[in-house]
Amino acid sequence: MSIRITLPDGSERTMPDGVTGYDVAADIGPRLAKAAVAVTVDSAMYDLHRPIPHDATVSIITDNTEAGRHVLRHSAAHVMAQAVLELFPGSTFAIGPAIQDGFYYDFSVDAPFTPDDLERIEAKMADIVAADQPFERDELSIADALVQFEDHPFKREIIAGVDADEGVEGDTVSTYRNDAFLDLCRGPHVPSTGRLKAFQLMRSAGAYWRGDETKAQLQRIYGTAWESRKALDAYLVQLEEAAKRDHRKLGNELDLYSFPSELGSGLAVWHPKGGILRRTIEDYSRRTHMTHGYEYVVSPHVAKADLWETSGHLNFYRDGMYPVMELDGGEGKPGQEYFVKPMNCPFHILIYRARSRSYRELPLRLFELGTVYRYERSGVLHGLMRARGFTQDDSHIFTTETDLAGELQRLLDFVLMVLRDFGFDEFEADLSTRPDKYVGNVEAWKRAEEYLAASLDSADLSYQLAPGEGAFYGPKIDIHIKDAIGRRWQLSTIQVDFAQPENFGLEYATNENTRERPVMIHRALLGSVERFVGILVEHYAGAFPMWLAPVQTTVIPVADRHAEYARSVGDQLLGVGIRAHVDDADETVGEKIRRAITSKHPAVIVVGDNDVEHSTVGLRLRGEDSEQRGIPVVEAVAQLAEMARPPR
RNA sequence: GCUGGCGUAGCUCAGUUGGCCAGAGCAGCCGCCUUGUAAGCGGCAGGUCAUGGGUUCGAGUCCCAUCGCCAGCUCCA
Repeated sequence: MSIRITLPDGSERTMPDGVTGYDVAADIGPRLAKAAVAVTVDSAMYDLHRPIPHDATVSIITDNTEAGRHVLRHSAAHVMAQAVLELFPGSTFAIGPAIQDGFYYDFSVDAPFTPDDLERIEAKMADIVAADQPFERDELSIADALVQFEDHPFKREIIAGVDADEGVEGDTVSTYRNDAFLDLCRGPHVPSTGRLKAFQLMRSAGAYWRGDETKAQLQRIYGTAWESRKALDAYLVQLEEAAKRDHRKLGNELDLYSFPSELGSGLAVWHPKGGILRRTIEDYSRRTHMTHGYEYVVSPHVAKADLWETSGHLNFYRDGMYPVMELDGGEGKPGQEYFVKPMNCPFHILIYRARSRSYRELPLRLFELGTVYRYERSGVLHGLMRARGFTQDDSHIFTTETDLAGELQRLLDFVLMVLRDFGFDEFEADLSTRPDKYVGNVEAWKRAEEYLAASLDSADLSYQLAPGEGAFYGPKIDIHIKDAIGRRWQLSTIQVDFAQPENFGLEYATNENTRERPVMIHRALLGSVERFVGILVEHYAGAFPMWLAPVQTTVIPVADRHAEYARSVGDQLLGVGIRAHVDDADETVGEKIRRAITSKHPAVIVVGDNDVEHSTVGLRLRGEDSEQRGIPVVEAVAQLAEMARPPR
């Protein structure tokens, strides 16, 4: 008997019965066989040494692909669990998958792991890898499996919860054994532990069983594993690179902002250089909104409880709000309750409702740089990226339902234009649809979802559907960008809202003088100005494009006698709107240049005797190895002014 | 909020098992030098060791609480 193997390139081979993925790989070539870690048989993943049961399309998974690393990492997770169970008698284990760049395993142990424990575990893992223990697959009935794992309640819960995603096929489950260690697992795994060439444990942290904070708290250990020491080292270097870009670190080094603990967590103050950066972004935002059909409005930071009652925030969002302030109360008299705003929408709605509205005014686009405060749980705070006080480039668009599709279209074009202006050009979107708990009618939801999808299609933006992830009041689009080192950040959000116009009884007069209810769109493009600055800092590693750079040009006199000329050059730069700084400190030229470069200033001008004599400057631009000398001042000023011009 | 880790001059860090251990570099200030493209030289000043309690003859070091930071979990109308 023989079976027919089809390879990904379409070629076919006839192989003897009982052939394995490894045999196929070896038949193709020894190098492939060496790099192979698993195989796909039709759509299923198989271990390398598991016989292929029937004619199939087979492709070899090698260790230097994402799928291959996934297998390596999953196997590494097993080895880690094996080490932990050996080192910590009485401990038990829960779930241990491969994840992006690594793996983790959750354990229930007497005491949380210490850094020393991680070292011991890593050493034990190295022993297991050195022993090159084969992974052996087996299938058990559910009843047998429950007995096998009788000491491991989490595993029993998984088995009892029979789920095809967790190693369960019909009424049997698969297990993998290496040496004395047995784990419930769908596989596949590498043939033996010796294949794990490069791994490292990263950290431990608490995690809840099944991700549910009401359930048992487990101890999770994160690790990473790669196909080679070289690949692991490259990954560790990349982590260091990301750490160097950390906006909290750079914000401090570049003197942009700080988080004084006296303020309380999640609250920042902006230093002059950060202030001008922010200001530049905000000016850009206001300017582009004004030229794209928006009207600028302003609203206060607090409002009476009634407003938040009507908007539904007190019902749905109270936990995210700063607690109530009671004013004018006392002596038995109840006071007036106020809340700090967590969102701007109710204010914009009141502006809409300040007088009767006609269809002729719609779409009405109200825009505000609105500062909101949210009582984020302390554990989620993260520099500017997740703060308790932040400013949204927020707008609420009131439109007829007829115009909704066109408005969404126009909006998406606007979003992409803005993000491109800041130097982002890779986008991904999520389309979140109706959740179980929702307001409004299903038909309207459906239409809104279709309009959102259509706008994404026509903007040629690829998107992922997130079923049921919409807000209770309407579906939404979230737009993510990829930064310079490939990380994905969610920035813009566009949300359709059927609920608030209802809550506030909004209306407009139609051309037949009947009353209709407008639809609202909530949208923020940069999201929060704070977070956006954080993302820009990390994207550019602090070396901002010239139009955003807090200091755009540093002017350095060679000696004291050139200071006056340097100041006149500086004044000419200031005169054309360039943020120039004359560094006439009592230091050597080399030192002052170094200072300007490490502060990431885009341009450095040095002036000495020759320049004073000929009205020229020496110009060094960021990113260029050497300077140009003897440039006429007027030329340099014109060139820098051009470079510093905002995108629009 | 939960679990773990952490908190020593503006910044980056040293400070053995509690006992002449409160230190260094950079930044700052004051001098000298007058500089042509990534760190000139010398000096000075700067910390209630996050805060508040406690243990001890003695606490930066041990314990407790609070505040803040980090990682992860959870959350992210």
